[in-house]
Amino acid sequence: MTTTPTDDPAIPSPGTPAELADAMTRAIKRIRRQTGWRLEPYGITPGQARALRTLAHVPGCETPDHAMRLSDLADKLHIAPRSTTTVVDALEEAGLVERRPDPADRRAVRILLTEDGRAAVERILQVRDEVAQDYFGEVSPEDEEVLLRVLRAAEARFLAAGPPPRTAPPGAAR
Amino acid sequence: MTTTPTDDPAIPSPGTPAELADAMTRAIKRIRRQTGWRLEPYGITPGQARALRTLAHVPGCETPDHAMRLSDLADKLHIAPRSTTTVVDALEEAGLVERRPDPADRRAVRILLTEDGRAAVERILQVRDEVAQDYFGEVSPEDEEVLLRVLRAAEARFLAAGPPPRTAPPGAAR
DNA sequence: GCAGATAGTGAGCTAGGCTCAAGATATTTC
DNA sequence: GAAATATCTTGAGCCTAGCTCACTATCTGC
Repeated sequence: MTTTPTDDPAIPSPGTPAELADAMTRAIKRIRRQTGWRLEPYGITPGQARALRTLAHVPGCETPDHAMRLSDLADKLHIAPRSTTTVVDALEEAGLVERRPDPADRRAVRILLTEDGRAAVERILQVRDEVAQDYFGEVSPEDEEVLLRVLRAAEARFLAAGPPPRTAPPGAAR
Repeated sequence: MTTTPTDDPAIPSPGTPAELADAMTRAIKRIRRQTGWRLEPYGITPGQARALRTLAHVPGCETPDHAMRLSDLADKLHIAPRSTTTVVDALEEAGLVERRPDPADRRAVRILLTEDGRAAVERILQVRDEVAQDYFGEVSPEDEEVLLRVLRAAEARFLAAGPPPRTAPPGAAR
């Protein structure tokens, strides 16, 4: 964790979509690093922050009837159920979350946010806002709107393109 | 690696810098995943791709006088020198890179790209371009210019802010 | 009421990071 | 010019965050 603030394996190809992707990658990398650092004092790891945000995202997340199941969380986090067990173990250990039997399915377990868990989510969101503000705060509202519009459109197009094409024929493509 | 193309732990706060950061995070996540998948058939891991790009970035990267030292690479990659050794081991094993003694300092080692290594870099850049094109290809040149301008400005401001403030007083900030 | 699917977890693995210490070489200092 | 100190790489060993496979408990369809 001793890093100089310089980094960029940027390759010259200005003005292309690729440069756009590179620039965004650098921005996000810095933002994530900052966020991680600022959450460290609270003992919240990035993985835990992701999980907590995801849990908090569901409406009745304090009631055993509406809170997420472990497997739902796994889906949302894009990690295997078994890995989710470990994440939840840590959160439970830290008292941020509580396992409760699903009233309707005794195999399943619901992950409820505790009081402390909700407080943690607050901090997480606050840190996220602070860091984003630090990074993008000076961006004019008009520019911001352009960015959001473009990102949303790209995302929508990408999702509409259906399941991602996993591989390309090794015989070069152009 | 069996993922549905849905994901977003997005929390409602539309139009704020935070949402911008979230949207970018999602975009970059997708782009990285895609890139990883498309490089898999060539046996190139994301970490190796980063290292190769970084190595290729330096002008005389085929000559023992100008190619990077291992420790330079470590700095650029933001990883410990010891970890870099491992990365270079793998690249050398794959024949993409060659260790050579530094002519001027016999403690040091220079990392030269081999012929195959340069070819790999070509593929990496091509895949990067393809993926970025897939994702941002439909973006109008004007919009693209705005994005690049904003990202560059934000980055510059951020870097100018000096060494990143590692911690915040746990007594809340607002 | 039983056959087969599904939810969570124990056991054990891997990739990609880390630190610490050692060996070889450079550099500085007297 | 010899000694002390600093720097470069790497061996040994550890940690985290993922993974799969197998198992138990439960649910569902027939």
